[in-house]
Amino acid sequence: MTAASTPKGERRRAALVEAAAELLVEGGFDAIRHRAVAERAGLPLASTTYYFDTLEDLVTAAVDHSGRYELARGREQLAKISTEPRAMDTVIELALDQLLGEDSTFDAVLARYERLVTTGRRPYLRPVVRALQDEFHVLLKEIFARSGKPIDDERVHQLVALVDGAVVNALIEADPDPRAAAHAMLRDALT
Amino acid sequence: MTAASTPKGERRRAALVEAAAELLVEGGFDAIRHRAVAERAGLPLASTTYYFDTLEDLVTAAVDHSGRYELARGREQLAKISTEPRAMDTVIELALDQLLGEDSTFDAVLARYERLVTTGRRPYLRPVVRALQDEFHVLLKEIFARSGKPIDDERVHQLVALVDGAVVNALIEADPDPRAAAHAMLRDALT
Amino acid sequence: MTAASTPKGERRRAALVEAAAELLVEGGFDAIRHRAVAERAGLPLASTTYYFDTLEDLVTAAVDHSGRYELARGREQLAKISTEPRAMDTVIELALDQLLGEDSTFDAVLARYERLVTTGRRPYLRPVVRALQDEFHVLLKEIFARSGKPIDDERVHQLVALVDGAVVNALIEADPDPRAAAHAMLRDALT
Amino acid sequence: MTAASTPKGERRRAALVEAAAELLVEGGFDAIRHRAVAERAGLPLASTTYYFDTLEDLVTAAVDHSGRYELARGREQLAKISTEPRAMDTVIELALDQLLGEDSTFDAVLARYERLVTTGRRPYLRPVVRALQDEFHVLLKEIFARSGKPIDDERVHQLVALVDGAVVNALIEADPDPRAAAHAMLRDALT
DNA sequence: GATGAATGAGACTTCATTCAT
DNA sequence: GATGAATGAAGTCTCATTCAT
Repeated sequence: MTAASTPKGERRRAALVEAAAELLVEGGFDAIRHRAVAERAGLPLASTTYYFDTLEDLVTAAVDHSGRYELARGREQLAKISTEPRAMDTVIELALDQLLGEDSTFDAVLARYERLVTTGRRPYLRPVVRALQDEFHVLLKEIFARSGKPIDDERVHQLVALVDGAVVNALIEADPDPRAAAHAMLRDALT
Repeated sequence: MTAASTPKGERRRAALVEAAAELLVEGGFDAIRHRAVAERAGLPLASTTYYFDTLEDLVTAAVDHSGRYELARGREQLAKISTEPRAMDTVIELALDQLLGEDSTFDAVLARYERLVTTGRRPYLRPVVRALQDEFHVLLKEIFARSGKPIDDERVHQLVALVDGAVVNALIEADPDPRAAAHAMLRDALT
Repeated sequence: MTAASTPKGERRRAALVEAAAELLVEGGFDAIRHRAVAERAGLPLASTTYYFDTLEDLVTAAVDHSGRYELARGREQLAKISTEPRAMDTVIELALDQLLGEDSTFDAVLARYERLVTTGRRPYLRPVVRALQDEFHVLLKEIFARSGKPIDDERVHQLVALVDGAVVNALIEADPDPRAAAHAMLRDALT
Repeated sequence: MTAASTPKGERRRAALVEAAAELLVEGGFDAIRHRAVAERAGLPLASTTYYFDTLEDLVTAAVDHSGRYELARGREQLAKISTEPRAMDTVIELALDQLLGEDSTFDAVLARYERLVTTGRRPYLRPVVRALQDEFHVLLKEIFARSGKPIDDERVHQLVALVDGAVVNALIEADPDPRAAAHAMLRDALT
């Protein structure tokens, strides 16, 4: 039984991951440092290397954790809505809840796209991020299906691309509002 | 008279910027370090802070430089083509030459999108990146105009979003081919 | 005719000294740096080493300049007062105007004592600081003489020591008021 | 458990403080540099920041350490002397042993006064230096009491001021002998 | 199992001074 | 005479990782 498989070990490991995930959103990938994570988690510095062999392992866990958390929130939201025809603007909002998060904080949205782009430099993240992305697509498809506007996989990819493209371009605006940009883009495409 | 106003000073300054720009493409923003830039440029370490007050200044110059270089290459390419109707696949290739670069190396494409996303954490890059982005849009519009398929600004934004979205999603694939993904996405949208 | 002996040279040299003297009061000896002096004087960096071979030369000039300036102000004040018997408290105030400056800003007072103490580590300042100190003693003696309370050289030394001792001990208080401390000390000794 | 709570940690921490204190006496506050302290202590450079978060912390510890050491030596000396009437010159020597140190090396005396004056620019030293100063005053009072010449607190302050004033003025002499100057000053005041 | 202690490598930046023009 | 250009040396501090206990 390794450290991380004891109840206490699991708990501490989770605390570290959660701390790292918070730092990820707040400060980007560079903000995940051993010291910072340990302090945020209220655990000894050495526990970070004890539970995660390298910083990359910790980063990976943090990415996975935030993604899973976002997905869980997305599923909760999905569970709350009925199956019925909806006005397009409503569907779009539901879709963006899935793709950008219900609150769509700037930092949170940014973190989602940093996740994608940084994977280009950190191949070790690929499996995790790919898996997450697939699940988001499933959820998005489901939103449209439940709203009386079923779409096929190809269309899913297209709409995701539109949202992602709109968002990354919005990131550089003086007063960035990625969600609004994505909304406008989707409306144009869907009406 | 600033440090770089003499011919020699200009040359050294340019060498540093070029070195930084290379590192940017090869290793991302984190690769721009005083030491690394100086070594690559074959100049003393202190020259980096002599020509650029802070590392941010150097990063900004590097981003601007790579962007301007890409734009220049885009304009060259544009200058070489005639105005005549073209098949859609050809237009798409020309468009991607503009948006991703003629060669579309993985690193080079990646760097273009890191540029966008990192601006979310580095507001000081905003003015530079925004200006670049605007010019790319102009070039893209021109490509379509010269190919007998004129498009309005709204459509430009939409096509750019599609490309950008396709690319950032392609970045996480096992064997990433962002250009191919973008091509497919554009073809779907344009035919 | 050297640079510093031309009218323009004299002017620039003086500007540098004045700038250095200001920095001395504001930030102590460590604040006298080539860059800082040049910027404050609005002159090119290299002018600092052009007019002063080493930083020590510039520091010496700055110390001399501030001291001379303080003496000049002391003499002005002396010139304004009549010769007549005065109440002890009044005499003390006049004496402190001489020894600490009429305004007795904390920084200004501090600088006077940094000047003394730092000379222990910077022998090159000795001649300048000694000369200044002698003149202050003369002025102090004069104050007493003109107030109907003549004192001999030994007494001058004693009173100066009392003031200096009171001041350096006041420097470490939570809310330092060196002048008040010196006043109290002198009153005790003189009544 | 802080870095220095183990016996070995304590020892290394102490070695650094001692090294810093030595440098302080030899070269003044500017001589306390990470590199210099580490080398003198025979420890790696990074140990300085491991045991002391900032250089200010190390400086503070060095000041406290030298002061405490001086006090301890003063108390030792005090413990060695009997309670009996003494000639004034003897009392003065004992007093100066307390205020300037038994050996009264120029550097050591200088360091005591740099400590006072530099506190004006380094408020973070205030608590430490004030506490030290208070204890020196207590010791001084005790010396006089044990020599059959008891003095009150006010007189303590006055005598301290006289000594301090005499010393800082002696610091600028060509061939400085602060202790002799202080002795003369005290004798004048006490006889 | 868990962690305090430790450190080599390297980060950004400052600065006094030199020198060619 | 005057100064822009340049740089070696050094400064403070951070960090991922290792290891003995």
